[in-house]
This record gives sequence, C-alpha cells and structure tokens, in this order.
Amino acid sequence: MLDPAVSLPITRQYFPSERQSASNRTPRQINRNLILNLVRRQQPISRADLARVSGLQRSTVSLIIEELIADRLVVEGPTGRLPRGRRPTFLQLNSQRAVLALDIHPEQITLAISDLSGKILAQKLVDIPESQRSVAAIVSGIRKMIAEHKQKAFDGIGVCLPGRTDPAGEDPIFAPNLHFPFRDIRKRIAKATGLRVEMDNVANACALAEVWFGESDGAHDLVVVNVAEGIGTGILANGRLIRGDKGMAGEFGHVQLDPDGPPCGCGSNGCWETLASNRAAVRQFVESGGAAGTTFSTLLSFAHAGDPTAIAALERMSMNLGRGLRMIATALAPKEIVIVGDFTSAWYRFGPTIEAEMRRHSLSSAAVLRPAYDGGSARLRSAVALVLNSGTLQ
Amino acid sequence: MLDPAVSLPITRQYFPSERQSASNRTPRQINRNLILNLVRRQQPISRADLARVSGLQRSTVSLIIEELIADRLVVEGPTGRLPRGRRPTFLQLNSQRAVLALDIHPEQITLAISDLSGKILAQKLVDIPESQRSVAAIVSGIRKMIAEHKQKAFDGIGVCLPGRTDPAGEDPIFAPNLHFPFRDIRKRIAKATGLRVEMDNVANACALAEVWFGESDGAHDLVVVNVAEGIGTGILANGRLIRGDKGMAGEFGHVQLDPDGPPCGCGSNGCWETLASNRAAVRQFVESGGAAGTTFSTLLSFAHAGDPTAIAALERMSMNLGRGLRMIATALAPKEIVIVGDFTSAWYRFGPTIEAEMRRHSLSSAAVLRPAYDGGSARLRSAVALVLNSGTLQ
DNA sequence: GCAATAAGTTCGAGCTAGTGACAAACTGCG
DNA sequence: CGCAGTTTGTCACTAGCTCGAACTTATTGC
Repeated sequence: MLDPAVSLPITRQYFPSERQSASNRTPRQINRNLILNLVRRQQPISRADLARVSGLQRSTVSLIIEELIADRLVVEGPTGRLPRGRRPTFLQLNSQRAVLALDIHPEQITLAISDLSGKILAQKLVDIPESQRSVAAIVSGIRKMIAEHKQKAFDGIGVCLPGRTDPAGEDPIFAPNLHFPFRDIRKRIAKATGLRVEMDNVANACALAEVWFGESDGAHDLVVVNVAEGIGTGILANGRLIRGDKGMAGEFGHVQLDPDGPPCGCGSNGCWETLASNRAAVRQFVESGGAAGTTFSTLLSFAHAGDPTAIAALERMSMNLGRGLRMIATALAPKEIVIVGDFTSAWYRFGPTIEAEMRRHSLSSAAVLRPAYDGGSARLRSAVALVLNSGTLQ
Repeated sequence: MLDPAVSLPITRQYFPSERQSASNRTPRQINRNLILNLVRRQQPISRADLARVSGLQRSTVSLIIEELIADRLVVEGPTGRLPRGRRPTFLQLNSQRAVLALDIHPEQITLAISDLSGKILAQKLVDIPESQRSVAAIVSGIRKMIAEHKQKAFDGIGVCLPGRTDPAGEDPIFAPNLHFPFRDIRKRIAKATGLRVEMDNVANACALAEVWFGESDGAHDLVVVNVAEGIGTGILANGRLIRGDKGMAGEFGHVQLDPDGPPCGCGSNGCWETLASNRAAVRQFVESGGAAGTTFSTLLSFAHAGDPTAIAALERMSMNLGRGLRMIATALAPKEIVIVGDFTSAWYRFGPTIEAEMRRHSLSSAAVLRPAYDGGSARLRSAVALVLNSGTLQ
C-alpha cells in the first residue's frame, strides 16, 4: 500500500469559505482545484487543453501540474496524436489512489473500491446475518478488502446511510428506518483503518455524486429523492448541498401530506413516507390481501409477473410519490429531480404515473424528473463522492 | 448630484463564481469586498481594527482603504480616542452615495432614499389612484425624489414586488396578486434615470436584507415568508439565495395543502396561500358573516377592537400559517423563519398560535420563528439590499 | 531538408499579501 | 517639561502568484 503523500485536496468548491480573507496563495489554491477537477472529469487531457479549457496560461498550467505530479495526484500517461505539431502528453489521475465506499442499507451492506474518477473497481456484500450486525463485523470486512488490494493507496472511506448524521458527520442522529448498533461507527472505522472516514445521508451523498460524476457542468440545482424504507432527500442549490440546522434539511419525507394518514416512525402521522415509501407499498399490498411478510423486492417481482394486487399497490405508491414530488418541484423549482432506490428498476412501468401526478400543477412542470443513471451502483458512487468532496469542509 | 466614480462593487459573495480561474488580482478583489463589508457593518472603524477583524495585515488594509477612498466608496471621518497611543482615524461609507428603494405593494407604492448602510433617509408614498397606476407615474415619482436630493450620488434603484421576475430581473413573470401594467418596468426606469435598476421578489429581497443588514454574521440559513395577498418565500442557504429554475424557487405558497381547498389564482386549488394569506382571512371573515368588501387592514383593526368574527378568521389564518411553516421547517430545517407582512403588527396576539401549530411536529421544533425586526420599513430596506447585493451577479 | 504547426518550458514584469522596522501621535508619570 | 510606553498608520522589502512573450522540442507534409 502506497503511502499517500498528501491528503486529497480535490474539491468542487473552488473558493475556500472558512477563512474569508485571501492571501497571495489563494489564486494557486483555486486554480489547483480547478485543474485537478478538469483532469478528473476529462482525463486523459494534455496541459495545452487544460489551458484552453480553464482559461489559464499554458505556463501556469505547467506549474500547477508539476505540483500535482509531485503530490502524486496526477501522473503522465501516453502521448497523444495530432494532425500537426508536437504530440501532447496526456495526464491522468493517479490510478494507484483509491477510495473505499460503504453503503449501509436496511437490507444489505455493500463495500466497494473506486478510483478517484468514481469508477467502481471491486465490490462485495458484507454478508452479516441481520441479527449479528455490528460495527466490528463491518470493520473486519473493510480490513479484508484493504488486505486484498495492498497495492492501492487509499485516500479515505465514504459511508452513506439512510438517516441523518450530526453536522460534523460523526454519528447518525436520526435513522428511524435503520436498525443497527451504530455507536461511534465513524471513529471506530477511522481508528481501525487509519483512514479518513466521511459519513452522510445517502440522498445528500447522491446529490454530491451528481456534482462530482454527473454530466452537467455549470451550477447544479437539483433534488435527489431516495425512496427506500423511508424517503430522504438531498438538496443541491447553487452547486452546494443544503444541510440546514443540525443537518436536518431535506426531510421532505416527514412533511405531513395527509392529516388522517398512517402513523409514522417520527411520531407524526400521514408523512409523505408513510404514503410513498417501499414500506407504504408493502403495507398497501398486504392490506389489499397480499401475502403478509412480503418484501419490497418480491413485491416488485410480483408486479413484474403481472400480479394485479401488486401493481395496484405500486400504482398507489407512484401517485403518492408524484404528489410529494409536486410539492418539492413547486417549493424549490430545481432543474432536476433524481430518484434513487430499488423502485427505479420499475421506472419503465410506473415512471409515467409518477411524472403525470407531479406535473398536475402548472408551477411544477419545469423540473426534469429521472431515475439515477446508474441505479445499481448509485449509492456506492455516492459514498465515493463523500470522500472526494471532503477536500474542503462543505 | 455627484458623478459616481466607480460602480458599486460591494458584495457579500466574496468569491467570484463567473470565471472559475483566479488571477493574481483575485485576492485583492476578495479582500476589498471583505473590507468594504466590514466598514459597512461596523462603521465607524479604524484601519487597525479592520486588520484585527479581517485577519489581514495593517499594511494590506491601508492599501485597500486607499483604493476604496480613491473610488469614493469610503471616506475618512473624525479621529477616535484611546486610553493610550496614537488616535485612530475612523473610516465610514461615503454618505453622499445613496440608493433609491421602490416597494410595489398591492395596496400602495412606496419610494425611499437610503444610504449604503441601509438607513432610510427619506420616504414617501407614490400616490396614484389604483385605476391610474402606470410605470410612467412611478417614473415621475422617482424623478421628483431624485430632484429633491440633488446632492446625493445615486448608485442604483432597488425594486421589490410580490411576484417572481425572470432570472435576469428584467420583467415580472408571475405576479398573480398584483394588478399592474408592468411592461418593461425595469428598462423604462433605467432609461428614465440612467441608474442601474435591480428588481426581485419581495421575499427574496427580505432574505438578502437579512444578509446585508441582519445582526447574525456567519453563514445565513433562513427562510423569509412574506404574507400579503398571497404568500411568497425567499430561501437563503449557505449564505446565498436559492433562485431555482427560472427564478421560481420559494413558491411554498402554491404547495397544495388541502386537495379540497378553495381555488387559487395559479390554477390549482387548496394552495397554502388560499388558506393562510391576508385574502384567505378576509374570505373567511366574509363567509362567517363579516361585512363584504372588508380589507385586511380593517380586519386587523376589527380584531384589535375585539370583534369575535374577525378574531376567529385571523385565528384560522394563524393555524394555517403554522401548518405551512411546519412544512418549511421540516423540509429545509432553516435556523430562522422570518415573517414579513402587515400581519406581523398583530404578532403579540396571534404569534403563539402560529408557533404552536408549527412546532406540533418534532422535526420542525428547532427553527426560530420571528416577525421581521423592522416591520414598517422591512420591504424598503430589502429593496436597498437588492442594489447592494448586485455588486456581483448572484 | 525546410516550412509550418503545436506542445511544453523559461524568464521577466506586474500584481498580491506578509513581515519587520519606522515615524507619528498620544497618555501618564516623574 | 521630558521621557517611557503604547498604539496607529506607513514604508521598504520579500515571497508567491499569474501573465505574456520568447524560446525549445517534436511532429507533419512538401
């Protein structure tokens, strides 16, 4: 395992917000981050192209690249080819640096290794019987994964989970849908591995993943809705995550849509997530005569096979999802609303219902609604984004 | 009227977001804005104190101040007194520079002059019969105001109104509660006066006013709710306004709270503003037997005098306001929710009802709820904030 | 072999902030 | 009155940064 020479300073927030005054080194910090991000997004890329894209001079780009190579973040690759003139030297992120991603999900825990560009290199389930879940079991899984990839230099571990953490990302503070003995999980993983651990809500993480790995460039303005046991949302405005007081922003799932609705884990009733989450669909299915004990994934396969009761339950879930999305679209007018969760695998079937319900209000008609591009590994990539994003405090 | 030597570069957004790369002049831009804001907030203040507060060196502060004085933004004032040592030279904003503020309200139009620190120096109603409202009438009011204050150098005109403008602030695009022939209002005022005109929604403007004139320093994280004919909100997160796609963020007023509720001007029904706006209270009052044609201000005075029908209507409005605020507090977890509007004059009576309803949900209990500090001139000061804030593009 | 072209480097100019020394201005005490 | 002590504000110098022009290196096509 390589010794990481320098901690990862990659960031999308080019301008430090901690110290408000600027020193004569501020331009370098800003431009260094800019160049590093361009390399990450457009690799392989030459110094000359970086100069053209960034607007900086070739000489300046060369100096910055020299620094990044010295810090082992960037390496020179093969030379390119041009119709005329000297061949460019391609630059890439150092592929020996990697990030660990941990996705804690109510039904399963997944561990993965990714490079700095978000490519998942290896992935496996941390197979723990539900009754024996513990931080120790996760730690041993991480240790094994690291041991199997000795040649990599790990820059950190990203952990995403369906719940809120305190603002410092130290401990989960609100995760009613996750039954897990969390106590000090961040500190214990950090201590066991010696790596920096970044932990956050899965919807927040997915929103950051859109910034780090998404196609769109300029200002990001979107809401990620994670539909699972409950519903959590991550809000990105002006290219930054909205965390809110005590990190509690985005609890649209606990906005009361139906004052006479079912009770909710939060203590209220009729919250959006009691009407539109996976659990709501299963409850609806069982109430309509479906087999008790059905899981959401079985429900999906029933619907896929044509079971009318299952389809009806998911249709109703879709209507309620759309209704909540209408609220979000009206309230925040995001450019995009991205849905994450197992339900996206049935998008071809229920997407239109959701969208029609969302657009019933003229003020909510502008937002683009779509499932996460990479449904399968969206959560893992989002955990990677947490580490990349921690270059500066958010 | 002085010729403004330099356009106002004051801004709270210290870091330019347009061009992402930094030049060797970037630190100066950042620090200049920082220093100018410190002068604005803490005037009178000496160079030495500025150095202590900003973290910059005294020599650097002196150079920046020299620049600001040359640009006629700052002037030297009297010398201070200290128990020991040389007396400091106090610095202040150039009081000859001023801003015009125009508040377009459904019931009245107000025009004011403010200095750069937000102090209202003069104020008057633009008295136009409702049937004869026109941009031309406003322009002539502005011309008169400018003529009466020849010695001032005006840096711009801020216009706030209850409705949305297009993202460039060019024209109102969604103002269903305002009956006014707006056509090209921004351009026409700009052309008639030769000044820069900044126009925005009143709730957005009030949110910016909290940044510019509010007490709290660090990161601003609040929602301003303007309760008038309709309900508009301005959302401030990470110290920046959330504008959303086409400037439509913040339309919480048009989130449907009651699917069976009254029809709304937006085409939907049961929107929050059909239940909790001034108009909703008046409608409720009339439906309960109150005199038809009652205005909201008369309704308030009826309630003040003890009229039980009026009190009941306002109680119901308060409950519904609280319900919507609960939604906002749950969804965004702002540190503060600030209420603007005539209703705040009855806060002593109905505030507790609103707050109790808002806090019925455990997840919404953290936000501080308060009426705008300066109810009377809150909207005017917010229009001033628009001009100050336009130093860089938002 | 030469002209044309493009990548990447070198070096000085000009801007920035930081540093430490200095002059200026004031208080209080002997 | 004079002097020590203190604080403000300035100055000269250093070091970091980007820019721009000139330069070297590498390649293609004639």
